[in-house]
Amino acid sequence: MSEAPRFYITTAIDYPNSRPHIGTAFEKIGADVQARFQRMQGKSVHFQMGNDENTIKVSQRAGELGQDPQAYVNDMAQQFQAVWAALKISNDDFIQTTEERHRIGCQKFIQAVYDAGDIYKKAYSSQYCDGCEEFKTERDIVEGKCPNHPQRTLRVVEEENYFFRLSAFQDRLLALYQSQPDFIQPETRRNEILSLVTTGLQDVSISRKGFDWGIKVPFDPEQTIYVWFDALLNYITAVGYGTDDERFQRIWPADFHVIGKDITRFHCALWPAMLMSAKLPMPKHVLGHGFVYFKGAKASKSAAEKPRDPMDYIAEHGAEPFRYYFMRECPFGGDGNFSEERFIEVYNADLANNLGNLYSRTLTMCLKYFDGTLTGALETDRTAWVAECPNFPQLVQDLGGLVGSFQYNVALQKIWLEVLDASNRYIQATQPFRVIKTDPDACRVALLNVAESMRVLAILIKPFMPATAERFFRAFNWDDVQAWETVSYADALVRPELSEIQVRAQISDGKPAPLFPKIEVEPPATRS
RNA sequence: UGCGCCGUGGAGCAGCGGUUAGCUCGCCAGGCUCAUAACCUGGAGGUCGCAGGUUCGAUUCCUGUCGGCGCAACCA
Repeated sequence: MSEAPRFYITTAIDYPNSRPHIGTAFEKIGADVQARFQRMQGKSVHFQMGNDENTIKVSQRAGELGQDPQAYVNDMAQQFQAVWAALKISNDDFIQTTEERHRIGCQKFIQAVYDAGDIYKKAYSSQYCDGCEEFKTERDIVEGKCPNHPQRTLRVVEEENYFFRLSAFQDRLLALYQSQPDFIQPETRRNEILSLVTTGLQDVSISRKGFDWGIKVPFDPEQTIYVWFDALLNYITAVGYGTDDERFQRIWPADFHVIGKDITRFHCALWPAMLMSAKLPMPKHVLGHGFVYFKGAKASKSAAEKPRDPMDYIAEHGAEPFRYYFMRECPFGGDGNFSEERFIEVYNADLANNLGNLYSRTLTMCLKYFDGTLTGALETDRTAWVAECPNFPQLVQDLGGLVGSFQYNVALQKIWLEVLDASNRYIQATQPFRVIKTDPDACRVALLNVAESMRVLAILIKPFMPATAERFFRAFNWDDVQAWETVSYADALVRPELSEIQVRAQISDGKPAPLFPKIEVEPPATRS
């Protein structure tokens, strides 16, 4: 039996120091779009997310709140997952690094690297800030003081830690980048890593002494595994490394690690080196996405603009516009901006006036003129609308390529410009609202064609706005002959054999409810 | 200081060695009336930060410069 090709995609795991913010949401949405797209293409997708809990700061934070660390991280994990669920993130799994499966895999891994001879013990001496409870590097220190605690004096603390021999992997890493040219994406990130690794790598400290919280080094219980040697491993422990080898063999390696550009070095240099040492296969791609910045607040009443909880926007306008905004406005590989004004502008222009309006006008005409049932669909040429959309098959193929390569903003612009606008132009050209009076048949044919364009749109936007896409699709009875759950991009080209098209959308007072009610910026003109 | 990014019509962004520099919003004029005052057509508006260089030709490549910004080993 032939198995569906596998596709394993991960996001970075997050520190649960505070609630998820808009920037982390950007990463999850971008990965989710890819996961959904790959599922549409028939892949057997595993989409992995999680929280990074074995950090000193987490236990400190719990202490501040007077909570047990485990209870604290469990609660945070619930909160994170609630946000991701509200954003319709379709992850298949969510790992907490305090879970047993992670601890077991982690210890197995570090033991393997130790046995391979790539871990050694070394005395580490550095300035230590009691305020931060952290070692400070030369660069951190300003005028001999910790910038966070200028009143305190730094003291030199010496400690024995384990180090990973990262420096020894320079040649092997460069060979990796050579043999897998698209390992690091996008190009600018690749160039950065290339120069970093070419310049030379230092060994990294991978353990700390004297902390209760965290995973013990198996060959030295006095030491706790520190940050990256713990966090990165979630990508393999989550899929069975150390606990379910059969599953691990099946799913690993990852097709994509989707991460923020600031941590590309850990994923592109440290991580592959770790895997090489443990003799595990390399992931196929690492994608370092850009950041989302908040546009400086305009000199208006809303003075101090600070990152709002993503939940605020989701609750106000729905998850789908939120997803659309980021995917359309922020090139995934580069940086983007968020501002409320821009959000409203994009929402009104693209969603309310275009997408939502097409939905309303089409359904209304079908109901008004034909009672919602258009017969004789098989006899008509339901390709005419494509005349407004030249080279349609090529377009669909291009779109698949764009989405598959994370060029979401380009893909969405193309869909709007070349499919949605074409649909509106088609209505203008055929004027069903006018010919209904003189030639009802011409009107019927025109509406059948618009219904078809809506089906196409539904498929094309499915990875980005799953719920909206489904409403578009189910606005008519396409589901009778084509299962929504299994449509692929290629199905956009296939016009289902359906003899009669019926409106199935929710109707109240003879009208479909607006999909995206326009956001009014101006206060009501006169209030008297 | 090191690394990287940006500077394109009023605003926000695309673009990229070569026909009339695109898109969204805003503005102006017209059309239409099915629709969420929406949709369609047309228009005004840019010497593509500045100065050099490479080239038959640069917004697009190189150098310098001014201005804005991000990152810098454990914050997406």
